[in-house]
Amino acid sequence: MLVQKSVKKNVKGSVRQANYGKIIKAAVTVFATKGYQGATVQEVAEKAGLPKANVLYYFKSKQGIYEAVLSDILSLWNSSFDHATAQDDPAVALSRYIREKLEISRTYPEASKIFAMEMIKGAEQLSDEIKAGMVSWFQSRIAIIQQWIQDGKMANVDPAMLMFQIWATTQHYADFSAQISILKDGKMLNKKGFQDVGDYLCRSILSSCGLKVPE
Amino acid sequence: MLVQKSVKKNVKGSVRQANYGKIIKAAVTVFATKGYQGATVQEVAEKAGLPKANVLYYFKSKQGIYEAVLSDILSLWNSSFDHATAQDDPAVALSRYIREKLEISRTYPEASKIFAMEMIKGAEQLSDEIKAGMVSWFQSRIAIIQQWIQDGKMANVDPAMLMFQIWATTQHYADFSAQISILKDGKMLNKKGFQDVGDYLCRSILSSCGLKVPE
DNA sequence: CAATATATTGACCAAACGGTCAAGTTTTGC
DNA sequence: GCAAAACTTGACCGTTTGGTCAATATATTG
Repeated sequence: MLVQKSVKKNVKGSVRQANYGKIIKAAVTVFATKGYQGATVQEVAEKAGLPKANVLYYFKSKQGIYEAVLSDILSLWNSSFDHATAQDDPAVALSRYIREKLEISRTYPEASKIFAMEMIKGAEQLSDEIKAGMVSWFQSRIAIIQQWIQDGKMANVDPAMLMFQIWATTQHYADFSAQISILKDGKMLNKKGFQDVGDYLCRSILSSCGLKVPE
Repeated sequence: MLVQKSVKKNVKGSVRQANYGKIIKAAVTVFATKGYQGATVQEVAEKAGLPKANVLYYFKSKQGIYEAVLSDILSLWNSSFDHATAQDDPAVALSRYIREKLEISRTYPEASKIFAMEMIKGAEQLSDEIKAGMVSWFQSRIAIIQQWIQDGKMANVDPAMLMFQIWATTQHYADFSAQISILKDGKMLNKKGFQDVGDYLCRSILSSCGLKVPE
């Protein structure tokens, strides 16, 4: 995941940062494959190469680890669509967003899975701040799409449904990779496979917005 | 869920059937909100109004309850699309399938959630028979869509991607209902809301197949 | 170098969990 | 009406888990 990439030695707090990173990385894998309740601190510790008591020295509780993982994940959700404006070309902005979301599904499928499970279970562990942030992000994006429609730049589609459609179709390739693998003869989708999916989704979604996929 | 709807009294095995039904119904709710590992036999028992030992008399183990729930859920997946043929009109068959899948998301969101979690975790608890059944169903449906394309009845889209698109977009409204509720001011989608989603998805998906939504 | 903060770790504990069992009660089949 | 089968249930048990703690080691700093 993100966390800290290369941690220099002998820098103030470097031990802490290095262990934080190791623990979060291990925790992401464990939570994604076992779920919150199925994950054990012991397994996170083993994957991180630390004794369990040491993990709980950095994160006071399993809940604490999970919250750190969630906030780490949310930083992945950032995209170029965050800064789209009513002046932009919707075809460019939307197709780029679709491809970015799909790329995250390909590169960080575990993050997508943890987020999906959190939503399926009712998002009870998601803090109110995070929820509020999601709402304001969503409303501002909706407003821009609505402006595009008013300006005659795209067809009159429900902006919320359009967003849900993009999320559903792109995240599906991370969350349901096991199903896709079963149906595709046990083979996981490779980079070219994702490229084809991106082409398909851009063509499909943009065309239903009355847009053409840009070069 | 399905199980047994009204169980007549004093019918051979009626006690067993009634309790089976109570337990499965309770288990579906618990598994959907807690996941497999988060669910406890105790909680299933309480929701079913039975002592824990009695639940384990009918289902030998927690695993046994879960398998029964999974197979109960899979019967919901049946749809009119199972019997579609190359002679059918793709516009009719596909739009009907989309609406049926969406109706299941609306009516049995818990079933969709359990299935989604099973896939996210890697489908390790899904039996090989069930997987084989999924594969053969999928391949036969792919073949029909391919025939439609060859017959010039619809545009040349990747049939597998089309299926994934339909599943992703329709199941999203069950699995991510918590997120949708957060973003929609805390309100759950009502029946009319689902109707609108169905209209939107049919128009979008069919149009990218070069089809028009039938009346 | 001394003293103070930070980090490491094995041992331990209470709670919760899945599952068993034996002792009863009720229902069924003849 | 009675024996056998099916059902019910409280009590119990071994295991696992999240979390604590005290003892020790290692860094940091003035």
